[in-house]
Amino acid sequence: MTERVISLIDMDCFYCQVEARLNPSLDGRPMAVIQYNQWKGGGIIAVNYEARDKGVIRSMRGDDAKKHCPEIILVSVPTVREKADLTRYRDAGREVLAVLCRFSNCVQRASVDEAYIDLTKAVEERMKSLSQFSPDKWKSTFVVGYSTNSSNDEGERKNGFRAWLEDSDSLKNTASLKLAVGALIVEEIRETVLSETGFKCSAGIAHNKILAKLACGLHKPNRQTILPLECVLELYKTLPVKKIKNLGGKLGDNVVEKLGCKTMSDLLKFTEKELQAKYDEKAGSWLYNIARGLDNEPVTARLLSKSIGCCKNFPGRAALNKTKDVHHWINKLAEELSERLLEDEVMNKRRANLLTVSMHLEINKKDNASSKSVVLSSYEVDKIFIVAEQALRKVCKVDPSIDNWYPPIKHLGLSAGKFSNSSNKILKFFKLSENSNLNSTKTNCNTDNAAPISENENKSSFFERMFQRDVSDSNKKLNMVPDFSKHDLYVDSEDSQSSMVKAVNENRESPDESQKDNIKRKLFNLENDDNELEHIDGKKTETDSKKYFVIEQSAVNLNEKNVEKKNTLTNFLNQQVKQEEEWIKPEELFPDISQIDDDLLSALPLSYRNKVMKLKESFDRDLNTKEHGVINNIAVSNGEKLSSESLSAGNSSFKCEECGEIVEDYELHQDMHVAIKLDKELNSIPQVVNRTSSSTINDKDKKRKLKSCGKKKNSDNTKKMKSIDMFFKK
DNA sequence: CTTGGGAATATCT
DNA sequence: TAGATATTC
Ligand SMILES: Nc1ccn([C@H]2C[C@H](O)[C@@H](COP(=O)(O)OP(=O)(O)OP(=O)(O)O)O2)c(=O)n1
Ligand SMILES: [Mg+2]
Repeated sequence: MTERVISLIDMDCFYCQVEARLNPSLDGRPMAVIQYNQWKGGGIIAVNYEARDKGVIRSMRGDDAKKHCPEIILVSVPTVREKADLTRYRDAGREVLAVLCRFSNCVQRASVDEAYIDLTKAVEERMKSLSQFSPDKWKSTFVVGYSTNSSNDEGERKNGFRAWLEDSDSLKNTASLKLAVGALIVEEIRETVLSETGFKCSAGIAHNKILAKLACGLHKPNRQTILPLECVLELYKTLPVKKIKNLGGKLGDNVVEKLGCKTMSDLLKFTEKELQAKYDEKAGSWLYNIARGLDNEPVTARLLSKSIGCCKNFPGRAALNKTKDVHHWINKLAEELSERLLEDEVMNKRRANLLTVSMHLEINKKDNASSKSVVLSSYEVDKIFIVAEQALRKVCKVDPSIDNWYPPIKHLGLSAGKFSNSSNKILKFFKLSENSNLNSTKTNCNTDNAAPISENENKSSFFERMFQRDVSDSNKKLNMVPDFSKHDLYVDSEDSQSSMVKAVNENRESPDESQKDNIKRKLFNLENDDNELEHIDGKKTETDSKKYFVIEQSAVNLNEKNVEKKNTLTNFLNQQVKQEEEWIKPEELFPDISQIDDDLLSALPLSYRNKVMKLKESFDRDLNTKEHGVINNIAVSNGEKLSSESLSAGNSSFKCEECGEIVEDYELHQDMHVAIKLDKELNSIPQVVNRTSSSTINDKDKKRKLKSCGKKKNSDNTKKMKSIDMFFKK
């Protein structure tokens, strides 16, 4: 019939696995991941199964974990900008997602380590070719009701599975057979995830999301579980209500206490109307159906998060009560957010338009949560800082002239959301222009990296990872994820934007429409066979070999070329020279030579710019040409390798000479500097400064600018310059 | 609340 | 709709 086949895949003790992959000596030993090890040994956020056996649980302090398990190894989450930084785990999660995408066009990221997959179609396909159902093909599949829950005994598993398969077969239970085929595919998926990422996971296979999620947890770790509809009621007889997703909180408590339901089967005695009367219409119906194993929630194809944010707590005495400290932390959060947003834009071709500042204030000893949203018109740290600070002030109503901040801040958060299609010129460096409209460009799951697992991979930047997929793979993805962008990534007509955001978008798309249109049909493919980028006093000397060409491309067959031409920023700067004849003529690129888009121009290589300039001079105009454009400002210094002693998991880390930050992924970090520069030059919105508020902010603004100047100075002193590529090439 | 932190999603009003 | 609340990982 129309039974879906849904799987939920959940990585086992995920952060622990990520750390163990980084440092294999941790393998097989009791281990937990903590953050902030100063206070009571840090807070545990992930525990591997060896340590779980000893009674260590999440939310324990490191010190307590040692009591349960003296041999436990506590690995710290990296601290960047004085706060925990989860980038490492988000990146690892994306690796997994990229593998999942190969098996279905309907993959929904549910968390950093979980995803739903709708396998209905894949199962139908497989049914056609599958000749025989030999139970041996299912290597790690349990069936609810055919083995003891929460035991991973292999003998039991095997017998149970075979019995169920025979039952289903002889009864011609097509719904169950579909689950069996789904489980076979999931076996393959999990095997692929393991071989390509090194991570183990568990999975649930059922006809809907709630049951798949429930099943997934029944035989962790490293096993998968089928939950056929026929077995639900039996399972529910002993299943505590709160085990069901969404019933783990207050609603679940209420169902238990007010309805007296200890187990899920206790819910069966209520009519739908009774439940609706007790709760609201929606929740009532939901409960009624869930109690019967029914759930219509679709798997929504979405690989990207809808918001990107960071936050930090300031508990107890650490509450921020000095303006200086408040500013310090807004700045740290703004820095992290800016970096992540920039990477997100390059990888995902979207821009966040709304910034939500959240805070918990201590008022009369009580925790008071609130939030304020403002337009996010630039990804620059300073801009984020200013609007965030303003938003915070509106809630706190604190006298700007006083050093003390009141009420004390116990929690600060910055989150960016309301994404829309990026019109960022940065993107023009990475892809053929627009034809890649909503329907084509956005469809690929370009948040993912499908690069094979290898030593190289850990060192490759997101630019590299992003573009390393081969053509066929990418096309497959394009086809497989048809509505990805329209429905889930971008705010279209359907999910209309707030007036606040709309206003800004109108503002954003201002000038040079004619030229933009023109550019849309061109590809800028920068090429350069020279590894040395020399950097003198903020200026660049250009070697002869730096060349550049532009291909004219019809709007139709772009997909393939698009993928082929995509490249890393590094390679972008280091590729082979192309014939100068291939360059697009300046007069073609700038049909109206009197109206040259400076942003675009500054992004072009010097030799090409010179051509344009000559053309323009011939138009007899005195030009105020930019002395050095974006490309020329790209300075790459080699990082200084640090001893990994003091750092978690024994990873190689590097000190960036440009900003002094200690980073794990040096290339990525350098790419970020490049991207920041690109962003600054290409992506700032011409905007009228809000006069009323700018005066009060001015003071801090200056300070902040001074600060970033200091960083720049640092980079100017850099003597040795090397290409990113050279640094890591073996 | 009192040091269970950081992050993301969905729903309600 | 923005802001708060609930839930989850
Ligand atoms: N309160 C929580 C719960 C989880 N996580 C992080 C750490 C986990 O590694 C990851 C995935 O969460 P899971 O609930 O899936 O837990 P694990 O993957 O660690 O273990 P399991 O094997 O039970 O899935 O999310 C977290 O930071 N804080
Ligand atoms: Mg997990």
